[in-house]
Amino acid sequence: MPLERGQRVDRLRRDQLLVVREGLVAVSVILSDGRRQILCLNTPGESICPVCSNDCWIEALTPSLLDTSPINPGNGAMEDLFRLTHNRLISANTHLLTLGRFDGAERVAAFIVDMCRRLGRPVGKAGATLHLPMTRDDIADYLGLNAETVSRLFSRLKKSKIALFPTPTEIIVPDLAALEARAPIKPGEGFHARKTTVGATSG
Amino acid sequence: MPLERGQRVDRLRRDQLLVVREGLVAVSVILSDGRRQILCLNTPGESICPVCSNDCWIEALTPSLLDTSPINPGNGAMEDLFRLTHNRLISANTHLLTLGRFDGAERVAAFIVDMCRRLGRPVGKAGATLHLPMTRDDIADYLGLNAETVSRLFSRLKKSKIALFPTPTEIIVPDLAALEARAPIKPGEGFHARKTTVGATSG
DNA sequence: CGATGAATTGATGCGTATCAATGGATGTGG
DNA sequence: CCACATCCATTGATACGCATCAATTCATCG
Repeated sequence: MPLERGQRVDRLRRDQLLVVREGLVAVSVILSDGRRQILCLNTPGESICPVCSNDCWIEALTPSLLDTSPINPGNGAMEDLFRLTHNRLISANTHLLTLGRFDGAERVAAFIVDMCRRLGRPVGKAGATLHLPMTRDDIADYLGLNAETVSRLFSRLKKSKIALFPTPTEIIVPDLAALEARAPIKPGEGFHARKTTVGATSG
Repeated sequence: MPLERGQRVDRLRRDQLLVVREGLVAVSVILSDGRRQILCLNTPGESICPVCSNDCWIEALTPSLLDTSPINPGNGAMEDLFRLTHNRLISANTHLLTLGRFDGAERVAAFIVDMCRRLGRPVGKAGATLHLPMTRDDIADYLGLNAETVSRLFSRLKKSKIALFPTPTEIIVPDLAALEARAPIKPGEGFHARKTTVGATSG
């Protein structure tokens, strides 16, 4: 199924998955007053999670190609579905943290790092090039900002030479670690609870 | 497993679920600088989604009681896990929209409506009473705000008589529909795509 | 009844949205 | 092949919402 930029699909069938073969496909929610939130971005090879019953849109951000993949009951299909949904839940939770607690600069840093990992090509020892076929508006709707703010934050990265923007859709990050340092880090180990920490492994 | 307020659990075992029997249990992420985002709230009867590997905390917001429930392979267990994770993903997506595109007033309105549905008791024809055993800080960390802002927004609801707050943990909503009107609505049908809408059912 | 932690309220500053103008890239028709 | 239209990105001026800091009041419990 070929889609042109901006084309939307609704009413995903329950007995099939959509797999992105080419392009960039967003799952988004749109409010009656026009506000849009992009919930997740799907790059080639990824399957679109089957949550989009009534209130989500599937939208091609660039010319894209979708395949349908039937879900055959039995034969480990439920396990595959669980794994897919589970991965999407982890991504959604990361995104949730970003929208709830990161400021604008942190959001764009985390976003570019993420996209470099998924779509980038390595450059030099520690850098990456990224062809990002989305408008500033699309990025803003993914990050809970607006297009002008995204543009300003990109300009700031450019001025500090953390990232280069030869064209609006081309991003070069000479040193990924330097960009990563602009995004907050999770605590990892060693963080202490308000009271006591109990390992459920011993419960 | 009993937990007191503020007590945290990490390292959920992969072969068991945690079920909330009593209390209110949050799944949250905490950054190294102290910022916290509550990802989801679990009320009695709900199972805690098995996403919390290394970087999430399970935390009792009030004195709580957790049960463990083993996951027996086979026998439709995967289908149950899928359903659980799927429901959590839908909730996460709703939350994502809230954090990305709702302003403060809309967030607290949506939050109180949601909690009334899950924990409230009907009052009168269209109202509800809610005992909400969370601090303003906890609410703020769920809604991506801070405690003072939550307090101010509650005060505004009080002044406009949309909600009453006899004690800090008691909320009375005389007319749920009036409160619901303060939260944005999803478009439902009739919304038009930028280009064409294609029903995947016919693909 | 006093102590402690939470909630409320106020004053102020910062970050992002909004409105507006300009510039650049791409595509179309004369 | 150039002129023009269109769309997107950028940049600036300004407004508003929320965070921060601080002081006071309130609730709860020993």
